[in-house]
Amino acid sequence: MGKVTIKDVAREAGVSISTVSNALNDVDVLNPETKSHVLEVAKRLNYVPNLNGKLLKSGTTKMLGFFTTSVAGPYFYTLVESMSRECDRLGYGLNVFVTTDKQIIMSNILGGRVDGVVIFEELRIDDQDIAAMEKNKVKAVFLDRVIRSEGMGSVIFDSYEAGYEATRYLISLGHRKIAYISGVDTMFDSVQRKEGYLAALREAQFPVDEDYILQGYFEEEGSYNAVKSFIHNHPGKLPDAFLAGNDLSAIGCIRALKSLGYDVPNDISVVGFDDIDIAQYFSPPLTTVRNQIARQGMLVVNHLVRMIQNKEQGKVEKLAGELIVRGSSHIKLSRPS
Amino acid sequence: MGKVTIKDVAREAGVSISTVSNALNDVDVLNPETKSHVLEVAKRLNYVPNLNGKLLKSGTTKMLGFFTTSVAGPYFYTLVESMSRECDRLGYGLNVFVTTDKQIIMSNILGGRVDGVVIFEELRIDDQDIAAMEKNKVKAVFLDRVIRSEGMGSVIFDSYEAGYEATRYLISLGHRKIAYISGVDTMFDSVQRKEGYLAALREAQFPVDEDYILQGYFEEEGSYNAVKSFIHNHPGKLPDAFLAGNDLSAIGCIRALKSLGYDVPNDISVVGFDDIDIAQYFSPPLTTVRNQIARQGMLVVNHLVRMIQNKEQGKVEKLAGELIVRGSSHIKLSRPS
DNA sequence: CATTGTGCTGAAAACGTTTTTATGCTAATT
DNA sequence: AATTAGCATAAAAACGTTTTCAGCACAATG
Repeated sequence: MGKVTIKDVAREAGVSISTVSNALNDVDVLNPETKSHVLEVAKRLNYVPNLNGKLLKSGTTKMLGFFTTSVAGPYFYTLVESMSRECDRLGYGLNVFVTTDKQIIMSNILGGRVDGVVIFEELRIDDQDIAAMEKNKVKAVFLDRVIRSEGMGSVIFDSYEAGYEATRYLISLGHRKIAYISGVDTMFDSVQRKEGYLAALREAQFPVDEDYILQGYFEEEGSYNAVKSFIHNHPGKLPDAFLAGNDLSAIGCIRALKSLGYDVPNDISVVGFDDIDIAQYFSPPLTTVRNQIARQGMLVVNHLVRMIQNKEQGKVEKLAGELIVRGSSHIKLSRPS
Repeated sequence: MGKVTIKDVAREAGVSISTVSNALNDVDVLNPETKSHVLEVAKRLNYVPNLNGKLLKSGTTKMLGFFTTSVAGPYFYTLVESMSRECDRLGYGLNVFVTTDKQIIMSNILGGRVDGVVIFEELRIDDQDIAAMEKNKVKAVFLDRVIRSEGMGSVIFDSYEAGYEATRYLISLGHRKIAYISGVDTMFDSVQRKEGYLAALREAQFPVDEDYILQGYFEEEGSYNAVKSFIHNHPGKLPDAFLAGNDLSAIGCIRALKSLGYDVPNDISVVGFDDIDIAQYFSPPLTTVRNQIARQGMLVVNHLVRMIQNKEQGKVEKLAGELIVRGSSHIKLSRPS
């Protein structure tokens, strides 16, 4: 009553195991009668090939791995959803590993359990790991991180451009004192958005005041606290607008402003990034730069599969954001004095 | 420059492959010097064991599989997040398969790539599949679906109880004409909620009017349309309250009511299920029955691992919901006539 | 009639591990 | 001195497949 193997099928059908294998894998060399007989027996015995044996021999898994620290939140699920859809379309399975354990990550990446991997940048895979991956000829595509290696590709959201455009938009509304609520400084996205913001300020020849750069850690709570304490500690430096590192930060920011009696957008404009699904339900609905997450997921899988199948080289693909104007931003009114 | 195998390490270190294996797996039988020498060589060669070979032999993977049709939305990501956290804690990896391809599903479940599986009920695994799983002694836990088989367990949200409690709550507010917006009739949850609703009505000795049961398909759009056309087609049968099959349906319902000029909750109360994160941000904030998703994820993994490690039998674990009262429900006021 | 080709099937090797068993050596026991 | 015990290592079997190659029967060719 243990697992039924190819041997059992062979014995039961009165043929050799190679014949069974050929029948199951549609190798066109068998007598049709033999083949159908074998298939019939296999079905009757409820035979399912053991994948480990299969893979060990063939070396290919038709599986892609996605390694990430988390799947929580709209960004991730949209990404995973679109990646798996594209995988399905291309005849691959998607395998999501949610872990921070470096050991597990590397042994799965290098251990030959998947044909290629997608790696989310926050997993800080270091140069040594990358060297090991190169040595083993692992096909990899990084999300939001640029790797200079021919075996590896990247698909990144152009956060610099997004930060730049969002800031220019706020300037076009007449705002001058624009504060930035930063995310996590070790993350590529966060840094790039800030750089874009700074570039737009410089271009408009506005002074850059370091005080106007707050730390919100990409979280609602962090942003809420940062805004409150900033306004408390810097009376007379009230900004015209806040550019928040992501939508959650924007929500935290708006809540803080409301709690202090300010009106968004009439007193102060707030703009976020990502366009998570809460954005449109929030009150006021959020103006934000949409990150085309689904498209990113599709591209990343597509690129990886091309690398695997056509031996294509890895390259860097950039994705532009899209400004979605909603209710949280408003043209600057001169205050009734 | 191909992959480096245990043989390469053995040759390089001048020992046999069994010695290498023993050194790597901490089998306490080797001369410490030999062991450290082997480890040193392995490290130098960047050796990583091939998982397929390893699994083929040992038969255990320390991996759990989660099979689902989708990971989109707050329900799923909360679930996956909590499952992977619990897996980490117990020394397992979690492997998420997002697919609807029955072939892929069954070959992965039965193919020995994971030690146990969690199956989301919407994948309609039929009796034949289950028989095959039983035959192969697959350890499985189903989410929101009850399987009567000793090898398999279930962790379910007690939707019947939730439907019952929510309805009683609405009755306690003074509502009499309570409509139900049904989900998908093939889903266990959906049916159970409706049964609970009906039971509460019967208990209160209210007449059950089939007209009051709409089809919203668990979607915002579906619910929106259902409510609009119901009110249009049944003048004079305006309900006091709507019990929606899930929060998205509740949101669709409220939008429909608003668009027709009704006020929620003053004219009509609306209650949903799940407490997705949008619920508290919506206006009005949703009264809903919270599904303790994170706890469900934890329990399901825990149960599965106990089944694997302690040969425990599968059983059915029920999780109670929790009524969260917010702004979308209100005590019934007699209309000014 | 002897050779060559063809169509089908079986035997055996291979994939990379772990695990069981065998071997050679030294030290301890009789 | 001969057996035994114990230790460290090597050899070989096993896991479940796929794939390569050999073999056999029979038909086709010269």
